[in-house]
Amino acid sequence: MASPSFKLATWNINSVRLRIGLVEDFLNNHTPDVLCLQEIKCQNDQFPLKAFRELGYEHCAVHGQKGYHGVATVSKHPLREVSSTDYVAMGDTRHVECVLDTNGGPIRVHNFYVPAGGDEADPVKNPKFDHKLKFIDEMKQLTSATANIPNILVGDLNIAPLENDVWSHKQLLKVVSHTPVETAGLNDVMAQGAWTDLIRQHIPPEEKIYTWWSYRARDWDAADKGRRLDHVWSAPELAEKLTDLTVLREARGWVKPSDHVPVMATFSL
DNA sequence: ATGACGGATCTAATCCGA
Repeated sequence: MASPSFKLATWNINSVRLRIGLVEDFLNNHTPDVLCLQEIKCQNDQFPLKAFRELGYEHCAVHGQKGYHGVATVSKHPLREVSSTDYVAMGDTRHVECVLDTNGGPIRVHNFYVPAGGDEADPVKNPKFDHKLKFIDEMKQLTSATANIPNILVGDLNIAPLENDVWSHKQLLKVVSHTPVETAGLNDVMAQGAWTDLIRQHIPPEEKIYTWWSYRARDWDAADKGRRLDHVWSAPELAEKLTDLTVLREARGWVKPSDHVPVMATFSL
């Protein structure tokens, strides 16, 4: 009997209401089992449930708020144990988790939107950077296996940890998202929780790979000054079962795009 | 020039993203 296939996608959509058409096209063309969205920028009752239901994504864990932030996990399969953790007790909406019962057994999926951290990389002068560092610190408690269920952690972590996760390591060392205190913090989260970085398992660290390009560039594709801010991590036993991983760069060139592109991971369970 | 764009908000200019 063939092993069941499981496909997960993550995408910072930068307003799910504005870009629901792009989301529908994406789901029709790539048919993941689960899609984790960040920056939905709407309240729970404004989330376009109907559009997802009509495409077969009948199970939605939505944790939104007015105007900013917000995460949602939509699935073809039932979701249970849905909960959110209020990291750094800010009362904002940056995490939602759930357990999916796949044909290959249960998987817990954490969906994160880590704070961007503002402009200045100094926690004393810049409260947003302080918030980001505290958020990362609290993530160190999270382990990749809970209650014998393997975990997946995805989302916009707003940190590009490796040299080839940014267009210029030297020029970005003092820029929030690639400073040593952030990259070391993220590496600690990964090491302490026994997480495997699936993008870098699939694409060697010698190769540049980005998931975000600024809106401000005149020509994002030609300049190609991107960063790898979006991540897919898993427990080691799931990492062994990864069969494919795609960073959908072309999505940055769609009409009225998000500044982030989807990342997809496929497993043979 | 990294790079001045683009989203939401009590529609106008302000906050936020990274």
